[in-house]
Amino acid sequence: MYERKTLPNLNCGLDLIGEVLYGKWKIRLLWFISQGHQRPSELQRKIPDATRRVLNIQLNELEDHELITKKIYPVMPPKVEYSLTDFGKTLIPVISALGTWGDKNEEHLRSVILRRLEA
Amino acid sequence: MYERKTLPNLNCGLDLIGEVLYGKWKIRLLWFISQGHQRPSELQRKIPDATRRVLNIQLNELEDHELITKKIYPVMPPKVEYSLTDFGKTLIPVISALGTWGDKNEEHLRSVILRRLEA
DNA sequence: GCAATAGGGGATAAATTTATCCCTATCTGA
DNA sequence: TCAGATAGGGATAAATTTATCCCCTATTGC
Repeated sequence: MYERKTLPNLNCGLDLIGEVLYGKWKIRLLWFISQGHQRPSELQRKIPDATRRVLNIQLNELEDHELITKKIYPVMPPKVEYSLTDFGKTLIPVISALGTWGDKNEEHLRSVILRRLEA
Repeated sequence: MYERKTLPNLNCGLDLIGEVLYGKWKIRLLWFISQGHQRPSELQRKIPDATRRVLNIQLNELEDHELITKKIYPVMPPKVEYSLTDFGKTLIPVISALGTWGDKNEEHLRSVILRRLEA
């Protein structure tokens, strides 16, 4: 595994939340889990642009940060279900606010983002 | 400048907001600007862990994404002031929600983050 | 003249994050 | 028996982001 060479900043609330939410797919993972998509293969289908590998890594981090828990059913073929912890649940309204803002401003955002990419 | 080799996902609101907020210091920049710290050197003092270079780059991105505007006063020594656009202002409550959640859960967050770092 | 302040950016190195590729295991259905 | 579903991870490459270093403008104060 990759080992950090520099310590993260943990000064304020923004640093702290950043530390657990940074990661390309983490917010979406939390969101889809909150929507009832609990199994890894379901999440993978919901987020087809991510590779399975990265989803696993980010799920592990979310688990380490106690935002989700993992239940492994000892059956074959394997069955695993992720759920939000109570702590993780408190984050959903915040994520929802992010998504709502993005949706509300979709057109404008799309245009400024694309303009910058093409420039 | 670095040129992207892959296109970002712009499917949903979460993708869109992510595209304009990702960047180690962007949220803090928006926050401090909203608090009245408008000049580059002030922002640098508020965020001493970032190098001046990165702050400039991220400020430019925020400007391209129309979240902030830049006023250059033609005086010497130079004077520059950043302000939130009306669009940028709509983001402040969302950022505030992030910070509040982080502050409220500070102890728990600090402990799980540090635990993972040391493991 | 030199240092400090103010603001900015090119070139490059280092750090970090994502993606790719490949391998493990077992069961079901064609 | 081979394909596909299910879940997971090591090793490594590629992409991306941050950091470092150095250079520029011009003014004020020592």
